[in-house]
Amino acid sequence: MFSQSREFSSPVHIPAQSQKVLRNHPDIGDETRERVRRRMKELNYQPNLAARSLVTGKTYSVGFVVPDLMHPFFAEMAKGLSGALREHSYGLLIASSQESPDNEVQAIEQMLARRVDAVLIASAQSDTACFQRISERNVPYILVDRSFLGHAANFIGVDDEKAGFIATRHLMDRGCRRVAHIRGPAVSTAEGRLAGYLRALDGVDPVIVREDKHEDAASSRGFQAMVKLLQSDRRPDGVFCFNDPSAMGAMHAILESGLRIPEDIAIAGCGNLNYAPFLRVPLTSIDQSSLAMGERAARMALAMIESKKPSGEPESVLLEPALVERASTRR
Amino acid sequence: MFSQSREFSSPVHIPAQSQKVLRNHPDIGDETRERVRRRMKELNYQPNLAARSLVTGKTYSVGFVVPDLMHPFFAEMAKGLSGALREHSYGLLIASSQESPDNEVQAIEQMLARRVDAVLIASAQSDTACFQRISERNVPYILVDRSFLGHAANFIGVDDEKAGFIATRHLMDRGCRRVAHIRGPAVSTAEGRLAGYLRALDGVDPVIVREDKHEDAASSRGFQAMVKLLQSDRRPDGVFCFNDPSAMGAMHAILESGLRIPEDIAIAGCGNLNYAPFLRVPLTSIDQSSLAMGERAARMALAMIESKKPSGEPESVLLEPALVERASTRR
DNA sequence: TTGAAAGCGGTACCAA
DNA sequence: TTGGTACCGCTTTCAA
Repeated sequence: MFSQSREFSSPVHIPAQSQKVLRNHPDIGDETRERVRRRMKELNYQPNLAARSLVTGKTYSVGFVVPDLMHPFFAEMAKGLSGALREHSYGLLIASSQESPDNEVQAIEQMLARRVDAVLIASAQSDTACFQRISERNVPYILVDRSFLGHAANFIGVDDEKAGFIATRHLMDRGCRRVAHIRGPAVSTAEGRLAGYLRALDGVDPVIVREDKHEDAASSRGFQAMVKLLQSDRRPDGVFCFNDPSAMGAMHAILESGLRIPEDIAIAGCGNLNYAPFLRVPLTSIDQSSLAMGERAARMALAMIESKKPSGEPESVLLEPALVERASTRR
Repeated sequence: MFSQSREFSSPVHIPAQSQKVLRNHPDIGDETRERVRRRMKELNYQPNLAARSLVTGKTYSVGFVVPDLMHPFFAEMAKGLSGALREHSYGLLIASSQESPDNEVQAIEQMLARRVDAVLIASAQSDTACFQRISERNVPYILVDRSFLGHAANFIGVDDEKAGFIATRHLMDRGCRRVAHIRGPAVSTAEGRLAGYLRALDGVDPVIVREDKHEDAASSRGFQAMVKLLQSDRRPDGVFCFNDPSAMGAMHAILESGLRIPEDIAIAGCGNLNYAPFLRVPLTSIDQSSLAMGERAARMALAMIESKKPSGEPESVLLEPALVERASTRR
């Protein structure tokens, strides 16, 4: 029994007997159980998870490393994760790496030192070396959103190729004869959307622009890329932008030049920001169901933790992208 | 010395001597230090933080409970926190309560069970009972963004009264003769902005609308509130909305009714969403410097953890709101 | 069904 | 400067 004489926060000796009650162990008499329960309330007792971790080897927490928490996609995923994990009494450790590979490595190391039961990573790395370190430590990890060619790992994300295809095809269906693409940085999502764009073009001459002054926000990069497109001799009449912020920048450039959206140039983005309907021209975009991805990722992580399988076949989950049409392509 | 024969991940016996090296204890010979360092690298050794926590009583982590991670304000704060904490090798546990007081209490309990060294809370509670439980456990906590009247606690937030004052006064300076206010739910931020609005009015008849169908998003609540305002006999020519999403909804209602912004009705929001410049009419808003708030909150939390002061005078930090003028009030 | 005892991986203290 | 030892609070095992 807890010793009444001590302060709650100071060392309280709790015999094994009482501990069984905490964990609903079957070998306990009803009367004893009740007595212990009451005492727990009285003392406001809460088991020390660190001590439990030490012996079980589990921390009941998962880590989530993102390039930028401000990005609504990651924020929403985190929200989904948080909800799903809370239901299972798992904790969520988050680190925002600011798109810096160094910060990311440091964050991952910290997660490992904290012995999280699993790590989810939307990576800003250019190579896969640091994932090696995770698997060496036998910690299950899941790549999220961004994958790496030739690196077999558990992955959960959106079918970016399909997203690019759908968006581009949509522009063509709306009568665009010359669809350009403002592409993103060298990560798998941008590559996938580019590939989908090319497939949808089906042989027609592609027009691809890239603005990689990395210091700028995506929106201003989209702006600059669009300015280039407007200056070219054969102006496009439709543009698929690799994400919504770049689409916002592009729209800004178009409207500023006196052209109309979608009459002169139609625009489609990707990501379906929740503010997309309120933009200067409501933006057609590809929805990535980030909340669902968060929940899905949580389920996958929990399954990996439970199953304890050391390194079975890496699982890959691709969610279906869905087009949401708005005024920017409605013509 | 670490015993070479064992697997890294399996129990490795580490004598006290070697541990001193890890913690840069002074009582160590150079040669020994070097030898141990090398061996650490070889074994890829990482101290078990759970074990350390058990004896030190510290977890080197802080918890952050927010009503909604998707809200850019909280996302950005979290980002600021994450960066500042990473520099000090502290971990960040995040829980998104979805504005549900029950979820929030559960999240706080979990944080306490995990023995975080401090808790930051942007609370969705209507009363302060659950904070009581935190201080009973002697865990320092900081209220963030939202405070509670009559509840003395460490607090860090924006001077909401001033924000409301500045925004309203700005509308009046731009020639609005009848400034209305679309107010938010019964939390301190909304109350403060309302108070500032009233002070700026300086006796002029206030027009206050509220739409509290809680199930809807803030933007659609703003829309509904604006519809009411448009139907009234004396239509306002300026509206201060308690946050940016509600301002977006209000703008939508105005434009849909065929009126112009800002010529017929000027709009000011609060929060300065990073997408504010790209809205249908770029939105004048009050900036809350959420990133700085995150960093500031991290500093405050670390200071409280270090200082170990049990319950000195609660500290209250109020950041200055700053108006960012855009087209929605430029006339 | 109950309670005692060992040990998880660290830290802190003390004697050599 | 070094290494041995007693815990931290919990889980697990085993004998009563």
